[in-house]
Amino acid sequence: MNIFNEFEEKLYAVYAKLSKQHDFPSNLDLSKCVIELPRDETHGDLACNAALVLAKPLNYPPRKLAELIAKELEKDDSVLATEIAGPGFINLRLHQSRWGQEILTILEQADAFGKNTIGTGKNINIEFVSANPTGPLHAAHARGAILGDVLSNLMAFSGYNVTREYYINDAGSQIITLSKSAYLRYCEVLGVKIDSIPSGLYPGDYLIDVGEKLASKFGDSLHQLSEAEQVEVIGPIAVELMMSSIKKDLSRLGITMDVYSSENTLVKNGNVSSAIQKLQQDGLIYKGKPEAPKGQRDDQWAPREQLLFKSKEFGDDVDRPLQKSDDSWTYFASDVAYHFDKLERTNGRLVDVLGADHSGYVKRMTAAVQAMSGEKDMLQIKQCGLVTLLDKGQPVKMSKRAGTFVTLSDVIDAVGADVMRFMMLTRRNDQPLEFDYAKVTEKSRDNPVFYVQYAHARAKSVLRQNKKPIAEVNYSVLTDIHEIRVIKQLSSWPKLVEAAVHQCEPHRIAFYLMELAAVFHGLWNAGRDNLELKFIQESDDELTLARMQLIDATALVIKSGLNLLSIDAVEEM
RNA sequence: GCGCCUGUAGCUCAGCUGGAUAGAGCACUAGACUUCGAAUCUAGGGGCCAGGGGUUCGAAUCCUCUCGGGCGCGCCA
Repeated sequence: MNIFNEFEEKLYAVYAKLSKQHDFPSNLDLSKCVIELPRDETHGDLACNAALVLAKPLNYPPRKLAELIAKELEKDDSVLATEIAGPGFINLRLHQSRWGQEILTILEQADAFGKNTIGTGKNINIEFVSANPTGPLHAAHARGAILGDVLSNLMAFSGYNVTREYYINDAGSQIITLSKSAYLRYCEVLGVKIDSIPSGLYPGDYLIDVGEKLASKFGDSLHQLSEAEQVEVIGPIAVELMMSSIKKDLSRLGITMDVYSSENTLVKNGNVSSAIQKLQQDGLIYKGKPEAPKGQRDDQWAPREQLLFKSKEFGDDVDRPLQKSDDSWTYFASDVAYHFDKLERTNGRLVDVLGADHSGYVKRMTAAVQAMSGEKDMLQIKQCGLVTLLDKGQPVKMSKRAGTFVTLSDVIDAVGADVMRFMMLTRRNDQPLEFDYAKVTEKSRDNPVFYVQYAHARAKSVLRQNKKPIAEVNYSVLTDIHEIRVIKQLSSWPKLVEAAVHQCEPHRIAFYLMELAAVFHGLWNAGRDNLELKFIQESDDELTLARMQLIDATALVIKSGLNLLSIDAVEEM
């Protein structure tokens, strides 16, 4: 129970009482009535919009309604005064001692402070990264990886039973390309001179390792195999080596997946045909000719009869093909099967974290999941915007075709995993993000990671300085505006977590921590201008102790937030 | 051409699922270190929230149109 829930419940009680007196309907939806911190401090401690929300359904003038509610709320012990403002806001002023009590709540709940029960008893599957196993992770992959991981942390913090999942696209033509490219490197290792990598193959140096492994395992025996046989032998080995490099990079970022799913396995086990069969039974599949895509030349378009899924019935723009001309499944078909598999395993909601370049894929996939689950919001897709890598403001050249690209591993070497994790959340997920790895290692206000960690280290430092004995704490001595600001920010933590979970927006945690650090630094420096605000007051044990608890609570919440981001809360720096 | 995202201070971005006079950082100006950590803080200027119309007690937020950016668009994954 935090102060906002507490007053919301008080509000519900007030409404129940008023509904009897004035014959208001007792089952009215009060969920839009909220208790919040007013934006302007001069408006009081808490603000309530209930009168504005309820005026219309009750057909009652908002200000009069506000008066009725305010009069009841005023009877509460912790309420000092109420006032009606603007069109009908109810502003509450609390007794000065009320905010201090929040510290006790925070310290008692400790690590559990901020948790909620939104997901209790529910399962959720979060799929992220799922980079093709044809090369190492590059810097831009970090964003989806971190978004997915922190989202998973958030969900778990809210009670969900979370599965972190990675989908390995180890089927289809790219694996053929991969093994051909690896074979070329293998030949190179065995002494065949390669001038340049033919176009269409992967040119990256990382395949030299694979070539070496193949050479040491097979000697020169691979030459005797047919091309198809080579793919069969090399493909799985190359994929495994790529995946182990990917897993290593993820683990450097602090990310551990619960499940790795293989597309190849899915196809081999017949999951695709069984998923298609299910859709067929539901009458959602037919043979037909797909519409020509708009904006392309008609003469390029050769209409062909193929198996189509009625995604249009579920909000997609056109029906989508499931089979290629050689009768093998399209990527979409195996993805349908994969999501069907996930639905069955999860028995709960699915989340896909995708890159911005997959935006054309959202509608058809949500359509498919809706068709299979019968529920509209079973699949939620979070997309992340592009990442532009900069070095002192200059773009870092990345060219996958030339094989010169900045790997995730390089960037972690340069800035560290903590910085990487925090910076990737300093922008809303669907917006493009610039990542300047010269700048993010600065130790200044410019660098939010250090700013937040510095606040934590400072807090821990002053706690170490304190020599006062622990005793009964009287929180009502905390009355300065700077202290109250910090307490208010701390109290908002559970509310913030709820909003972040509800919107699936981990960046809110990062922004919250920056604000909390700012009000805490503000409080600290207030003690420089006004010596009475220094935390440790030699002649006043009571005040000192209360302040120590405030600092303790601050450190606790910062640590809790950083934990959600999987970032260390350092005690000294 | 169609779909999705997007336009907020000079710059980089928030804006709590519709709330009060739209916020923060950077940059700029002026200040605060014999002091619990100055890796910090305080104060100031700076805005038709791209533009028009609509919905209502109330719009940066929802709807619609216009203009300007990004991404995607049959058998690649």
